Amino acid sequence: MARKRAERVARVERTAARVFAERGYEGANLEDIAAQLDLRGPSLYHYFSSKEELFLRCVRGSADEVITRLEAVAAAEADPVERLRLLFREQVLIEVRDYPDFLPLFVTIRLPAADLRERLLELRREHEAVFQRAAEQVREALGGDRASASLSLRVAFGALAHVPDWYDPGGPMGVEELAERMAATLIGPFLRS
Amino acid sequence: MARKRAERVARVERTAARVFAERGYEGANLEDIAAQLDLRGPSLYHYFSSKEELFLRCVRGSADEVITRLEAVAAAEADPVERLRLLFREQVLIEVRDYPDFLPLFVTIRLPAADLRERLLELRREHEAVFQRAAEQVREALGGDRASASLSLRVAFGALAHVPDWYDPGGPMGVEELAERMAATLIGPFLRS
Amino acid sequence: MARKRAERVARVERTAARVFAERGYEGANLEDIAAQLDLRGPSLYHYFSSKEELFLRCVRGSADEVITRLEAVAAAEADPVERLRLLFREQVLIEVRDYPDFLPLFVTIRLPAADLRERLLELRREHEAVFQRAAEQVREALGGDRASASLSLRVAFGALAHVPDWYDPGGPMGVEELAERMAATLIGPFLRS
Amino acid sequence: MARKRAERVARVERTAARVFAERGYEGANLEDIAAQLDLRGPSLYHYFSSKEELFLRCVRGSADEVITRLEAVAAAEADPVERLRLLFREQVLIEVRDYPDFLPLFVTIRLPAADLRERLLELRREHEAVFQRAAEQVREALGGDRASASLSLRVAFGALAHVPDWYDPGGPMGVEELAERMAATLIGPFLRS
DNA sequence: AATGAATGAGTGTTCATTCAT
DNA sequence: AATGAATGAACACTCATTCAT
Repeated sequence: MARKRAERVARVERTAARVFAERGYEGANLEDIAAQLDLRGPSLYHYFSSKEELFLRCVRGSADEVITRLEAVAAAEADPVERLRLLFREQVLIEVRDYPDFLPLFVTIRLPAADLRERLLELRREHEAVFQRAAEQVREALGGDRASASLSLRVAFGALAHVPDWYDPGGPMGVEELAERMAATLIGPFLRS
Repeated sequence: MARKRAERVARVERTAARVFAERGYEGANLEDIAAQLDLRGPSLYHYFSSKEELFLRCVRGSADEVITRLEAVAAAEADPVERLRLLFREQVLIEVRDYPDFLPLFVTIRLPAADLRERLLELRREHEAVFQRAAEQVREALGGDRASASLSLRVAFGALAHVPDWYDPGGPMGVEELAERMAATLIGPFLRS
Repeated sequence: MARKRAERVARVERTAARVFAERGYEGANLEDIAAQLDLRGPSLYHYFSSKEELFLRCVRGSADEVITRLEAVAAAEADPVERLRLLFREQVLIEVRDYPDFLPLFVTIRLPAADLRERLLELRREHEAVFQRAAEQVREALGGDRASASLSLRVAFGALAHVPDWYDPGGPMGVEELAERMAATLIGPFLRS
Repeated sequence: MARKRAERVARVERTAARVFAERGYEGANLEDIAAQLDLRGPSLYHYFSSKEELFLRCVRGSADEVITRLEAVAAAEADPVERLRLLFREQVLIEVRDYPDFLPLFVTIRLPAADLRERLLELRREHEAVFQRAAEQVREALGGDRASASLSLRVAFGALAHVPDWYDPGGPMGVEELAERMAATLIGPFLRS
């Protein structure tokens, strides 16, 4: 029964995450989210105490899964450059293949309340920290100044954040190839700086 | 008097653009925009017939100025690589120094109505086209396959779109230095591909 | 100059009457009325102090012309039955040929304010009184009870009020024929009762 | 519970129909309709998705009941003239005794939207068709040209539409007597033509 | 656990009207 | 005389949230 409830909560979160990702925070209304679960709006209050809480749980849930995955990659045995490259690669796969809601929910979304924005920012920092640690290790290995490495990483974040805006999964380039090419491109600036 | 009116319209547009950029389309309410102009909500209807029209004019106005500036750069006498590099540089200056509303209004913003999205997309395509033509000339000069050039440009667009998210104008790096470094980094993939 | 002003006032009244007749009192907005006069909304306040006053003048002006015409018919030398018949005939011509605004403005229209309704009712009673006097003379001539005569007249008023709802000026029946046939039909009940 | 809801919907419809009939479509505001039901304005949206839909349901509901009643009369065993006479009689009873909202809602009302007007016109045609079929049978029985019969029917419709404007239920003439006298008067033109 | 009912707060929009120019 | 500017009042409609069942 506690089991059942947990499953239901998870189902609500997944559905809500998708709707938030599609329509944004303000554009997502509880009645529509509930409808996708064969429920009516007010029923969501059995699982979450407010729209804000529902959103935060969605976002935290996705973040946990994604960050766990990235940390597994970051912990792999490999030289620093290869590890960072693999992180970029993994992030592309996450975005376009495995967690299509991740980006809209974390980066693109606009939030009306300051506390929501703050909480989301924390999660985003946690996500970015995985990359930052890997980038730091590259810098230690190859040398180069911090400012350049930081800028290279910002370029990578920005580029990664817009992949779903232009990548066409039905097009000639497969997801894996996309991931490899993006990773190769994004690792570039770290090598030259 | 036509002069005066035009000035007032322009003032409304500028203010509205700022509010739209700060709070998004749905988050921006007419009463607040009007308040920043020392007006009450309905008074805006002297200048625009609807919120949608107000938004479109804001966006079109900014787009026109920005694209004109970029096209001036694109038309300069220089070798193709240098021209593309200067475009990247100019875009950074536009974003962080001259038109801080440009990005939130054009890229980040989420729109509830399909026709608004379509109109915005057209403007975005027009903006991107300036870069695409310059990138194509680089490719003709240096060789390389189209897919690589396209991906390099997408990386650049993404990176450029996120500059205001992380750049701190009060920090140690000046705006011009930022622009130079971003341009140098973003031109990189075009040279190696 | 007083002359000129009177002409302008009359022109405003005619235009406003048409718009009121077409769209009803609430549906008619001052900006649109003014636009048909190549003016802007607030300019109407040079001629009338409020929408209510504008409406009342429209309605009074039409009423005066129409009632004058009907009284001319009612004063003609003829036997009572023929006079009433000619009144019915005249009313049809007024409605469908000469004052197409008359009915919507006087009978169909719905008014939001009680005092407006009261004023309009007075004018309507004045209009009906012309017919009532003629009907009373018919009753004196032919005999019959008051209630029957009254009901016959009410039938006639109702029938007359709906002629523009169904009569097609482009159809096979001409306006004069329509007027004759309506008059013949409406006089009927007075003869039999 | 479905039962309860249906009852509530019906109560909303009845109340709304009354308010629409009293004040017209534009003059009726949702807050007032709701107040008569001890509700606040937005609560009406539990039962209807828009003011337009609310109005259409009011009108369709009344039309269904009224037309059903008239068709029962039209189907009675009787000679054609008597049947038409009984239809006129029934219509009077409907208007002044049983469905006082019918006429203002169907005939008098002015609608701001073209689609609303069209829908209402369809219902009005359906209502008129009952009379038209009966009138046609009279014509087949007695002879006479179509144009005359049509005009006689139009006179009847007009007369019937205005009965509530003048009939005083507190006066000396009872409702049934009114109905008989109106019916007798309106059938007249069909006999002489 | 689920929901039908209800609502307060808010939002875009309309419009008659006022006023300074 | 005409009007551009401005506004208060009103109104349809949305939505997160509460509560009794």
